[in-house]
Amino acid sequence: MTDTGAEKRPPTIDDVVRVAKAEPELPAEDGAVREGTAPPRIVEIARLAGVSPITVSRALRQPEKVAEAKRRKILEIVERTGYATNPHARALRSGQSNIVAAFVSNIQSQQFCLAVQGCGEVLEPQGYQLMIGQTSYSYAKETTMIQSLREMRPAAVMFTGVIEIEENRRALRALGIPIMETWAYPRDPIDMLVGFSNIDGGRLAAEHFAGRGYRRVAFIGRRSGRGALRLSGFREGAHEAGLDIVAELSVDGVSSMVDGRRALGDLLSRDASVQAVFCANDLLATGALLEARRRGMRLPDDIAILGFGHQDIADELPPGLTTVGIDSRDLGRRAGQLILQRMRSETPDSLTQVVDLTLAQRGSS
Amino acid sequence: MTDTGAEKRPPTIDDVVRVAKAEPELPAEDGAVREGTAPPRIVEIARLAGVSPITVSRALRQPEKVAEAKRRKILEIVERTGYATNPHARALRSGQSNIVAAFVSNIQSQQFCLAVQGCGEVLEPQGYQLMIGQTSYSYAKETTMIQSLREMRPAAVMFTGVIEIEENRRALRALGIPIMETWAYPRDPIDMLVGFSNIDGGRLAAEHFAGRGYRRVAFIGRRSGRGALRLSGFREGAHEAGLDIVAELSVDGVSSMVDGRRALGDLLSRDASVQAVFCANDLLATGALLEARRRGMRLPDDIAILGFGHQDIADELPPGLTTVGIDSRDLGRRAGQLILQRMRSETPDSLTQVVDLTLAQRGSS
DNA sequence: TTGTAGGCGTTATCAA
DNA sequence: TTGATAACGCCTACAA
Repeated sequence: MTDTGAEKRPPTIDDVVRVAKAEPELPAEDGAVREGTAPPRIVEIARLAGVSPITVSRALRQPEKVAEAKRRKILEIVERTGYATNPHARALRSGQSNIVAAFVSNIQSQQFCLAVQGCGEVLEPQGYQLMIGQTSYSYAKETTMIQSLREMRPAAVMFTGVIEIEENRRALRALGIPIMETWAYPRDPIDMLVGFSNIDGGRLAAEHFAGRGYRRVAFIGRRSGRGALRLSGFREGAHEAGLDIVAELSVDGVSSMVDGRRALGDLLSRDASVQAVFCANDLLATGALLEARRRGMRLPDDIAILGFGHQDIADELPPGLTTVGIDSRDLGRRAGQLILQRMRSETPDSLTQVVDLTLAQRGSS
Repeated sequence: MTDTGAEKRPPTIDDVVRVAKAEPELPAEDGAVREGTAPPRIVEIARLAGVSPITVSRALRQPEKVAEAKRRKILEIVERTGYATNPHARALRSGQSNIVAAFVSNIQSQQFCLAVQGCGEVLEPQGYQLMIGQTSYSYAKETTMIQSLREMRPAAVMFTGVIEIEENRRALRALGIPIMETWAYPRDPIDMLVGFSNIDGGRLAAEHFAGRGYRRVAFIGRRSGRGALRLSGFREGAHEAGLDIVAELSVDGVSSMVDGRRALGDLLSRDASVQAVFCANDLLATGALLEARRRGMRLPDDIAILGFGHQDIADELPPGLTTVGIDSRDLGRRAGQLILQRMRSETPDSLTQVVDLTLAQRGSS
């Protein structure tokens, strides 16, 4: 990649500290941005190789169409000069950008970040760049971002979620690019889907509670989106198993551990006889778990808590949080693979994949 | 924004569940991407408004240079048709893209995400898009990403960190665009800096321990980058206060709670007399705290733990983790503001800002 | 205040 | 297998 074999030893503590000893000095104020030398253009490469620009273009994009010797020479020069295609010119002429937009509901969520990472692992080696945006669980923000996609003209779009508002669904379809939805299992995805049934997740929670012998159960979570689906499944499962849902506590907006704490407090003050609580995400569950322990309750004897998401911390907090969830990174990788096929105009076997829900049994239930 | 006043009521649980009842059905396989109608071009807007394309361009970019009546008419048509400038054409012609690249060491880190969010809050309303990349604390990955910037040609670049490798620093300077470094306080930032002294942070930790009367102290953290600086300051502070550093445990690679657990175990088996531990980040500190509690130790009496980062969870885990840190979102906002000024070729008062380190005293020390 | 001419760098198309 | 030509959509420079 580089033109010299220059050493590139990572700095060790001694280097770092030697440089940084002077930390508190203010840096010189002349640090104006220096104009870089203009990067080489395709014509320059063509000139050096003694071919026409289009041949250089082909050598990079369809190497099999260029004679062996020329191709080698061209690639060597590209390497040496550090030539890189101007993506704007390329996108303008070919109508193909190498940007894939990924929208997460909340960038602070480990689950969503893992999925995006997984997707990036697949796409980036193929020359695509992920651009990450955050919808903050806000339908208004979602609408704004989708509108801004018209300007961005990405090669594909992925969401850690499904789009519920019909107007936004139409807008996305109109982009004419691959659209990936995830994290749920709607009957009519816009285009592609790697998802799972949140309803089944809720049902699994209820079945787990029933299997462990709890009868008086409760729900804490959002009343819209995926929270609503998990609640719905939980209701069904509870009904079938003869469980008694003593309370459904609504937490709206982006939830935090504090919400989980507060919700558990509310719940206990309403009905102290509750035996088991299903929290629609791990952040709420973690808060509830901490609150229960703060009150000196023993888990799972005094109260059982079940989360959703397989978040790292769930395993670390004593006595360990039982959670329902999926392998988010794997979901992201699969999504990336489908998107890739679609961008290459290959035909995936199926535009829809389902990932498995699993229950990780720990000490809290 | 939209051409109709169509209702856009967010779905409630009933809508959601009604749609999703059919979840387990496989979606129809015909979901091919439909070609969208081509978006309008500037010539189309110009035709509708009875002006030339350049006037439309000006009405959007330099409205004051277009006569009131024409401007209003043009903007009305733009609104109605949903016209959006093709960013590639614009970038190609003007040499200015609206993408700002932001690199975080680890996308899972709450601190870095907050900073990026803060930065986005400032830049996005001005029409810039943040593109997020992850360096994974790897110098090799950092080098690769910096090279890929040549192709991406963003309007500016921001890092949640400073660039230590001279070759990368040169490559960044050569881009000729605003570069923002953060999270440290080098004497010679590449261009702009919103930082703080990690050495001071380490010193603050030592001083805090001294003030609380602990004498036998230890360090857990990375030996490179910021970890090294925090250790360096911690050593200095400990030396000045007459503390005894009984151990310095190295955790390399991306750290996790499990590393913190293990490191505390190692530490205690080496020297059980240690009174206080400074962990170079909150993830390690959280792991150490949990491990201490798992072993039945009382905090801070049996052992005091101090973290770095002001991460949310630090406040939630009993007895509360004392941490040194900064306001990350604020750092991000300031960085965004400087970047914005620089992109507009305004002259900021200073290319360098320092944010304050604070110590949040909780129960763990 | 508005418009004309031309080019940013690349690749599609067609021809050789 | 290679090249000539033109065009992608917009904006800078200059002219009116």
